[in-house]
Formats: sequence, C-alpha cells, structure tokens
Amino acid sequence: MSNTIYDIARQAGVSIATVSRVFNESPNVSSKTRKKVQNVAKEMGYQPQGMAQGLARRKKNVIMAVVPLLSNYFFLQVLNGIQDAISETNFELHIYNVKSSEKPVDQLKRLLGRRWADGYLFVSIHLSDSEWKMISQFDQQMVLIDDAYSACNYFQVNNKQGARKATRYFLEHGFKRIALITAKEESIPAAKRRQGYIQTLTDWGLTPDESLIVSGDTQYRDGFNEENGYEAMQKLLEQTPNPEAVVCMSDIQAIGAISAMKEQNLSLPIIGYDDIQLAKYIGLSTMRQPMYKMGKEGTNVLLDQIGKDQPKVVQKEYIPDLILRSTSSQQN
Amino acid sequence: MSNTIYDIARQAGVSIATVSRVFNESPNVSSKTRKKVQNVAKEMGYQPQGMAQGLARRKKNVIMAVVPLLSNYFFLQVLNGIQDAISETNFELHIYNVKSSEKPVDQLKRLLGRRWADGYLFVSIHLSDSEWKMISQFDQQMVLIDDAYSACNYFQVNNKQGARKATRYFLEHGFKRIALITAKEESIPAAKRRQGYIQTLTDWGLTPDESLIVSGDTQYRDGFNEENGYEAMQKLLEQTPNPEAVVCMSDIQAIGAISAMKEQNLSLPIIGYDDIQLAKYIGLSTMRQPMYKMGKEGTNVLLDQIGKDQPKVVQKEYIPDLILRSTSSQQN
DNA sequence: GAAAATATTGAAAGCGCTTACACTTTTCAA
DNA sequence: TTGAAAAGTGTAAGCGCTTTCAATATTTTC
Repeated sequence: MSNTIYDIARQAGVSIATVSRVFNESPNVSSKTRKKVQNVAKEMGYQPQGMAQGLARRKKNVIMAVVPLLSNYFFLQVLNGIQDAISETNFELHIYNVKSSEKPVDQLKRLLGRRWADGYLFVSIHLSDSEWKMISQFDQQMVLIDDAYSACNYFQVNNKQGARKATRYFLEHGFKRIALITAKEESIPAAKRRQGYIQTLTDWGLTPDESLIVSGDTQYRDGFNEENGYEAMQKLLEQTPNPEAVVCMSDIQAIGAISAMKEQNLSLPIIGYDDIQLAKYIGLSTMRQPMYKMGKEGTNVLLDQIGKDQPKVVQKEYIPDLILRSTSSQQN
Repeated sequence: MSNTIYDIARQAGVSIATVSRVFNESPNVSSKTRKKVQNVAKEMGYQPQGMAQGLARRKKNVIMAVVPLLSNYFFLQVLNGIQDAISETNFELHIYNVKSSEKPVDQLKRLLGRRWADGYLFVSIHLSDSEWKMISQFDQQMVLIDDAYSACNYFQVNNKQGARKATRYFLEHGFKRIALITAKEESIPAAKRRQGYIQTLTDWGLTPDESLIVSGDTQYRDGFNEENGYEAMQKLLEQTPNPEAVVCMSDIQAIGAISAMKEQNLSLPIIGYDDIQLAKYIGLSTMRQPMYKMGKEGTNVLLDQIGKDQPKVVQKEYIPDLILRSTSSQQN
C-alpha cells in the first residue's frame, strides 16, 4: 500500500514517465497503455505522493486557510464558504490554526516560508500594515478575509457602517443616551466601530459622551469576551442616569452585558455584533456579516489568481445587516 | 524571499550540506560556520521548503486532523486539545475537512494516499469496520477520536453509558414514560445510545415502549439537527398520554424539541447530549463529553507512536458526565 | 614536531515525481 | 511501397532538500 511510481511502472511494463502521463491525463498515451497502467495502479492502490509532486511541479494544489483560534461561529461560516468554493476544483483545503501563545506574524512567517500551499486565505488575522507588508514579501498568492491591507486582495465588512447602523437604529427610535461597549483600544475593528458610533451621534447633532463608551477589564481575545461585556455593563449601570440603550461590539459581550443587567433586574435595549449562533436562540438583535459569502468569494478570487503572475488586486467591502430580534426593543 | 539552500550556501561560501546541517542542528558544524550560515539565512529570509524536506527525510513533521464539517462545538473543543498537545512539539497541525458531498471513506483514501502528514487524527469520523480496515492498510499512524475500531488506537466516549446516565436520572426521579429522541438508524453512536436507553429501562423493570422512541424526518447530519428534534417532539406530543420526560441524542435536537413543546405551552423535562456552547445559555441539561481531553490525549499518543514501527495499540473509553441545568427538572 | 585522533567540510546519491527532448512506432497520403 | 507527419514512449535532468562517505583541516598526544 506504499508503492511508488517505479513499482507501478515495473509492474505495468512501462517507464515511469508513462505512468506519470497517465496520472496527469496527458493525451500522449495510447488508450491501451493507459488502461493497463490504470489497472495496475488501482490494483496496487497507487496514488502519487503529494510532496514529490509538489516538489517536481512547484505546485501543490493546496489552499491553506489560516485562522485564529478555531473557536467561533464566525470562522466556521467563513470556512463553509471556502470549502464550498474549493469543492468545485481539484484543490485541497488545509486549515492552519494560529495559536494565541505566539505573535501571529511570527507564526505566519514560519508557515509561509515552508511553502505548503499554492495560496493562502487569512481569515480574521489582524495585523498592522507593516506586518502585512512583511508577509507580502513572501510573494505568495493570498487573500485577506475580515482584515484589510491596501496592497493585498481583501474581503471585509465595513465596521464603521456596522456600528453606524446599530447606532442609527436607536437614534431613530428616540434614544439619546446610547452607550457603546467596546473592546481593546488597539483592535482595529474595535476602533472602526467606535468611529462609526461617534460619527453617527455627531451627525445626529448629539455630543458623544465619553463616559458612555466603556470596556471591561478582561482582555483575552482582544476584549471580545463575555466577562468583558459583563464588566462593562456594570460600569455603565453605576452611572446615573443609566444609559437608555446599548450598542455592543460583539454578541458575546452583549451576552455578558445582558447578564449584568439581569442581576439588577434591568433590560435595556441592546444590539450585538456578529450574529453568532447563540444570538438567534436568545433573541439577541445583532449586526450580521456575510461570512459565508466572504469565504466563498475570497476563495474564488484566490483560485483565480493562482498561476497568474501579475493578477490585479481585488478588494471588496460588505455592509453588515441589522438583524432585529427581541433585545433591541424597549420592553424585551 | 524565495531562495533555496543553494542560494544560502553560495552566499555563505559553504556547501549545501553545511547549510542543511545548520538547520538540522547537527553538532558537526564549527560554531564559526554555524553563525555565518545563520546570519546569511536570516538576512535572506531563508527557511527550508516543507515539500523538499518531506521528500528527502520521508518525514514531514505534520499531523493532520481530519474532521467532518467544521460546524460544531464538539470538534472545536477536540481541536483545542489537539492544538495544545502539538504546541509542545515541533510538529505542525493541518486540518482537513471532510465534505458531506462525498463518501467519507473515499475522501480518506484519497487523502492518505497523498501522504501529506506523518500521522492522522480522525475526529468524529464514523466508518464501518470494513472501511476502517481499508484505511488501516495505508499503513499510516493514526488515532480515532470519537469512534472505535478494534485494530486502531482510539479515544471514545461510551455512548451506551451516556444514555444510561440520562435515562437513569429520570427513572430515579420517578418518571416512567421516558421518551427517546433518536437519530438516523445507521448512525453507530445513535444505536449505542439507544441500547443504553433500552437496557436501563429494562434493568429498572420497565418494558421499553417502541412508540416512545422517535426521530424526525429531517436527516441531514445523520438526523442530529434541530428540525429533526422539532419533528420528533411533535410526533411524541401527538400521543396520549404524553411522555413524562425526554432523553435526546443531541443538544441541537433537544433545542428543536423544546421549541415544539413551547408551541403547545408544554415544558417536559429533557436532557440533551454534547453540551454544546448554547446549552449553558438556555439552561439545557446535557451529557458532557471530555472533548478537550480526548483531543489532547489522543494527540499525545499519536506523537508518541510516530517513528516507532510496532507501537502498541492504545484504546480508551470515557464516561460522559451528566450536567444538570434547568431543563431536566419538572417545572423548568 | 610527527603521528594519531578528532572535528569539520564537501561531493554525490537519492527521496518520488514531472517534463523537455530524443527516439521509436504507427498512420496515412501519394 | 514509401516517406513524412503524427502518435507514443523512454531517457535523463531537475525540483530542494538530507545524509552517507570520503576528504581535508584541526587538535591532541607523547
């Protein structure tokens, strides 16, 4: 069960070149020889080894999706899109999980240097511009999903618009003291969403109140975690008067916030962000991002570009949808 | 940024053998040469290509985790365990996602033939004995997680015991008409759980009532889906008298079942299976499986066996824990 | 200070495949 | 028939690395 092209060639009484041709569907093989080789190969359970092919061809027919901690619904949706796009080709999808214990950029450098794949999809990997620049120098085909870098292909949701939509919804429903539960300062999506929130208030003629913009102290996953939302909400509820409505940077924070409210028998209107699976079940209103779509379209662009030397850069932004469920209304 | 060992050798004024030695931490290099090579390599951003190394060494330092549709919390937990185990080594983890559109065994055959990895972790891949036999013939190191085959390493939860625990809980709390919401007949875990349920009733002196064992008609994911639970519950509620309590084969079915109950303003005690993330939030009682642990221990066994020619087979069974939350009590 | 022992290096073969090129066989028009 | 074109096949080089073995340089020993 572990034979090489030589074994097949010997058994079929042909040269290895011919065996190779059969497996590469070259037209230059007589149908008689082809049949013979195919039979022998089938019988002996032969398949070309990926490594040897990769080396000889300088092409592996592998796409690698690089994701951070495989732990959330967002990636899963994106991965489904990727998977579906790849299924239609003869590429394989390998997934690489970036650990939280080491700087992402270092892990990427190591990974890219090894050249395991023909193309890379970076899903929700957030690097600085200089880090992306460094990564681009590896000269590999790649597309960013859920992050942006001006010199790369990317598919991203417009975070600013997302926060705007949520904020505007509350404004239009008569709320004024709208709080924002935010995440780590350095997080780029967090910063953009914050901007969107502030601009919307300003556009509406209100003066943003810094004391209504809070984050919890628990910082793992850049503050996008349940405890963080809980803590943030506690801080908000210490203020008088209480805010009238809450915009959250993630569903998971919203969940934490809701439990903080419950403890005080409150239920302020709140909107999350992400539309994680849970959201539907607990009736959380939220901003939904087109995850599947980004995965699929991003992959198609990547596949399309592999092999071309100077493909043109594709960049696309999506606007998230506001999904209204029960938590956004006054008496939820 | 795309240079080979030759480039480094030339630049450093040594032979490629020496460069290779430096990268393989061979002791037979003078520290002067080592430094020189390291500097050049760093400067030129060199890293050995995985494919070439794999071919030359016949070892890739890659472990591949094979999972079916990356869509559920169970895998994610297992993957976390795997990841943590691998982090402590210099292996890389690549993940391969089995598609639902093609027979799993065929995908595995294709994958194993390519020899991308040194060892394989099959997570929740359920094959028949003859199929696993076929797969074993590839003569690759592997461990099964969440499935069993007598000739392989495996780490599994005892499905029968899981169902027993849930059923016994209800019996001990005075229920008699206990329904079982099951999945596809052919699913092995489903069959085992069913056995556990039936045996427990029998041991308790009751005669299992076939009409209380139902499944919905929606069959994707082997019936482990929300609609299936919903439909099953509807069937149960058509019967008079209604069952007194419900044991479910998965949390997701339990969720479906609960919404069916809600529609009729009922809330029978129910226990799910899996302890998905959602369960905690909706207060679903459930059977928790040691997913992280299985992932980690399974990986350690695999890593340990790689390289050995006749490693001894490791097989382990875990008993799931009953997690009591609100849905299992009378008035939830 | 020379021989022996040891440390360091390089040349070359090989891992399993692809593919350019050369060679042989078949086909077919004249 | 013949010969040129077309089709089929094999030889050999190469993909980027590891590793054995032989060669050379350095150290140690007395």
